[in-house]
Amino acid sequence: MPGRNGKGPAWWRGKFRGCGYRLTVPRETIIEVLSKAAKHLSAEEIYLAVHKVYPAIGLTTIYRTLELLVQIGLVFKFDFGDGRARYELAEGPKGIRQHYHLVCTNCGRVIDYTDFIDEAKEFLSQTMKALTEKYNFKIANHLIQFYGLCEKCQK
Amino acid sequence: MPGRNGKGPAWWRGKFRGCGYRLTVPRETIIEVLSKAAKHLSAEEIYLAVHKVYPAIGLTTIYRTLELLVQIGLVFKFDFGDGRARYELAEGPKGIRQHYHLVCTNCGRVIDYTDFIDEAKEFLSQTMKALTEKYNFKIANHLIQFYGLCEKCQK
DNA sequence: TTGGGAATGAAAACCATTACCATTTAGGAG
DNA sequence: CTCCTAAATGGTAATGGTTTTCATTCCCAA
Ligand SMILES: [Mn+2]
Ligand SMILES: [Mn+2]
Ligand SMILES: [Zn+2]
Ligand SMILES: [Zn+2]
Repeated sequence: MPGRNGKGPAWWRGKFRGCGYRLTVPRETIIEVLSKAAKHLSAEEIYLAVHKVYPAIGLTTIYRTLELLVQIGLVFKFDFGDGRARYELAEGPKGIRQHYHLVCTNCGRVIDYTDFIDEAKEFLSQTMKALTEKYNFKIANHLIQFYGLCEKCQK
Repeated sequence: MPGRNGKGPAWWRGKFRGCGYRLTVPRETIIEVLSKAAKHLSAEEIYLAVHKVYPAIGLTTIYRTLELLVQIGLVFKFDFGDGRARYELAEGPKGIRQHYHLVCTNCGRVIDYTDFIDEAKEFLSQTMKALTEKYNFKIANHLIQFYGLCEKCQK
């Protein structure tokens, strides 16, 4: 666990402190968990993971911290339709990993895909520019998701 | 109110009956309300609107019917981040009105836009084709939303 | 080291949605 | 038209993810 004692990577600390927020063990641990997560954790899953290394953690802090991280832009919050929010680090030590999601409406599986990002960027920049002008709407973020049946669920 | 007594437009009945579902007053009224809705109603808003003309309605029926309508594809269900689902008729008597949404993250306002649909279609058909091939994922639906600040909230 | 506002955590509250179940109803068979 | 039965309904209770409350703890600038 980098950080606490040494200085560790701390790639996110700059942004964090820059916003005037305090560095705390819970926050650090939550980000730690998110950065190691395979995928799309729910608040409770994050709670359980953090709890293993920091048993004093409270579920409330998980929610509060996630909200904060989403605010800052360090974390994305998704709704894949299973009744609970899912969270994912927006960027890692290696920078932003731009991707979108395929959601299976039958089994709930979520596939990340990074293909065709160029096409998306092209489409998005065009559209966003036009929308901004026409509606005077300041776009900060966007969401693209495809729903359907995964390989297994088609049979 | 078309339907019940006369035959009215009943543009949706075909699809409805075709699926083996019964025609009932609650269902009819709910669709009626949706078709007249200015925009993006929540379950409770639909309940209140239906209640005015059909006081015997139960909230449970609202939810069940909406689920059904979403299933059939007559209604779209959205999550604009305000903690409750929002519903919108997928097609009206005049056919499908393809559009996307701009969501203000400050005041919650949702703007429908129908512009640049051609660009979206172009991008989508390309992307969907490629994704289908690569991941063998059968895409049935998609979601595109832009988040940011509306005109009023930028100041 | 210290003061004070920020952050935390346990428990209770919130609230949109769902489950249950007794009652009603649509609509096809006769 | 009348019956019959599975489908549909609606009131109520339950669920469960998320928020609120508030007393306690902690970060960190001075
Ligand atoms: Mn992802
Ligand atoms: Mn709309
Ligand atoms: Zn699947
Ligand atoms: Zn706004």
